[in-house]
Amino acid sequence: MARATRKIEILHAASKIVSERGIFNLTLEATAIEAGVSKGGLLYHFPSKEALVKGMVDHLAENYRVKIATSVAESSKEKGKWIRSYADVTFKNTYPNKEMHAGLLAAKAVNSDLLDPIRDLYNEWQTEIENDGIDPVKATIIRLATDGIWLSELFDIHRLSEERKEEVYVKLKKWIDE
Amino acid sequence: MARATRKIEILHAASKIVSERGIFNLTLEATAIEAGVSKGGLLYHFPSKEALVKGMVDHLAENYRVKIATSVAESSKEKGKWIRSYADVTFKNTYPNKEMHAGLLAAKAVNSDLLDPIRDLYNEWQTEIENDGIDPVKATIIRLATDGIWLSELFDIHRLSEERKEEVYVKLKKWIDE
DNA sequence: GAATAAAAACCGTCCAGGTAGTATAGTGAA
DNA sequence: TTCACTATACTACCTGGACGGTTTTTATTC
Repeated sequence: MARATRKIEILHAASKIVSERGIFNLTLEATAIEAGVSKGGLLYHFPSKEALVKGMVDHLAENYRVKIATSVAESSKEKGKWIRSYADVTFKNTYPNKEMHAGLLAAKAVNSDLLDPIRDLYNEWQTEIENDGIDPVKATIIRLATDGIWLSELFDIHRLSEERKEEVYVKLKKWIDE
Repeated sequence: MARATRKIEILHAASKIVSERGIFNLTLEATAIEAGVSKGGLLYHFPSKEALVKGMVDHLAENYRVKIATSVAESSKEKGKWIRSYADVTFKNTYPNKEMHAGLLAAKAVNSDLLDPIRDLYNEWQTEIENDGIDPVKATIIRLATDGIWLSELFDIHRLSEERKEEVYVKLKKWIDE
């Protein structure tokens, strides 16, 4: 193998294009150029545009899953491990979010079914969150609030100031422990 | 004027296409057919695709603004009018949400600047919500949770059951009054 | 360790099909 | 006469994907 990372470089390139130039500019040729590969080379790894977008979603779903799982595993608390990890990862990590945004938008545009891995992920988490020792309704509200941050970043809408975001984070965490 | 509603019919048609068939199927011709208008007729009202999408966003922003404003005006409470209205409208109305989804996705795809009317709207609301007599951090969390519902509906991801959604709604409302 | 074979990882061009936007001629209603 | 369209034709452009090469890696044998 030339580089085990070639496929992943292509996925990053695709995400970058979606983030910076929008979905309509996610063409095979543009992706190939951004990734520094020929169009034929790209098609070798991803035989269609849909396959490319599927690759994006699958990759980021897996990434996110590992991220949360690691955080849960490292937690020393007994109750609310999952919701705490979910909030931590989403509030504190900027990296996977941007790729997540691009992947979500691309999948929604190309073929909604491609979102299935994300759906599975969220369903799993919801189950864990609801059975983690704290009031499920409270836990759900915290999850929703965390998702709200997401929405605002996804569309660059009513972005909170860093201070307010931090205050929200602190209050949510405190609420988990109550 | 033949019908004052022609332009709006076209906007509904465009939203419908985005919702049902995705952004890539929002072509001028498809929109014309869906609206029962000729392509020339469509271009008479919206001289370009971007103008069409701008029309979608402007229209729904205005709609949403009126909806919230009406709810606020009807409120008999003294404190937390805005956050209460925001939660009510978003939780209880399915109509404007779907159009909102389509508009957001279309604008994000075509040209992010088209989202500006929505940004303005959200900034206004955030200001109102933070100065409505209740703890601004609490109010922000409630707004974020409400937006979280949105995100889940937008991508059809981890949709809550109606019961859980209702429980969340009830708990949030109770929290406002605390 | 050199030679060789085969598989993997690419490259670059071509084309059919689709799309935004233009143009133009015409129609019915107010 | 103007407004609010209809209907059709046309163009210039772009894109996905097919296809037929070519180079680089890896595995195998001598």
